[in-house]
Amino acid sequence: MNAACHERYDLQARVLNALGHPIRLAIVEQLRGGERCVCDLAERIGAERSNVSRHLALMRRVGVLGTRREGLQVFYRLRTPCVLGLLDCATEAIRSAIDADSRALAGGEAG
Amino acid sequence: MNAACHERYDLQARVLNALGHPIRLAIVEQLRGGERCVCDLAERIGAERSNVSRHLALMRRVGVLGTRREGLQVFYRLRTPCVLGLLDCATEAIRSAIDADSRALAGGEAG
DNA sequence: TGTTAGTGTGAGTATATAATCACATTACAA
DNA sequence: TTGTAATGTGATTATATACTCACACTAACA
Repeated sequence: MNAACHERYDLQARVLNALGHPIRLAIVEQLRGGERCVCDLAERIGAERSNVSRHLALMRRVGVLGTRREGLQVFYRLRTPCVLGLLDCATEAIRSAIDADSRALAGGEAG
Repeated sequence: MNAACHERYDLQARVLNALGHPIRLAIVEQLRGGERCVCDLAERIGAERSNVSRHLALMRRVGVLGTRREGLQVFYRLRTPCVLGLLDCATEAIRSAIDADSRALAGGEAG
């Protein structure tokens, strides 16, 4: 628990929190297929434009998303495919936890 | 953006948030080597016992951690190694973002 | 039974995050 | 220059999270 660890944990926490919101996950999922503008994302997800804009800004600040301006529109994109890998890991962790639950229920193991 | 997606995003978000805190990341890192009791974790991390206990309870609720009682002590453990993979993904995403920054600074690309 | 150690939790406070509205900003086009 | 569309942001409110303190609970043991 030295200073370097502390800083690493802060960084990791920032990235994880940047993804830890249903709307932001929906955004990332939409960006899986390539860049999209704010308007487009808001409509696909079914959320307020300004709200989506805020979530996008947050992920951009953290470094998860990048932007490109084209006329009136601003296109957002994933800066690295690693993020998708991270989400896959989350899904896998969920499945593992559920499996562990089943085993615990069947075999009487501790939670 | 149907109901199933919504639910999946909620689940993913819960897992990501369960890990998105410096103290909780420190805990998980300590548990990499095997189960540990609350007291031990609190001392190693340098945080209040009650606070650590709360963080542990949170991760337990989400399904990331499991427990085992032995006398007075309660030992916490990772329920699945997937979680470590998730953290590695986060680290990789951070490195990628930093690399993208460097490239953007050098080549003048958009953020 | 009383004491002690390890853990969990209610209550209160502080802080952070989220959502919404109204409006500012930016870029384009008539 | 005036108008319009897409986006960003200040201000407000609501909600969630984090931390601390005090105390309750549980298991062991004298």
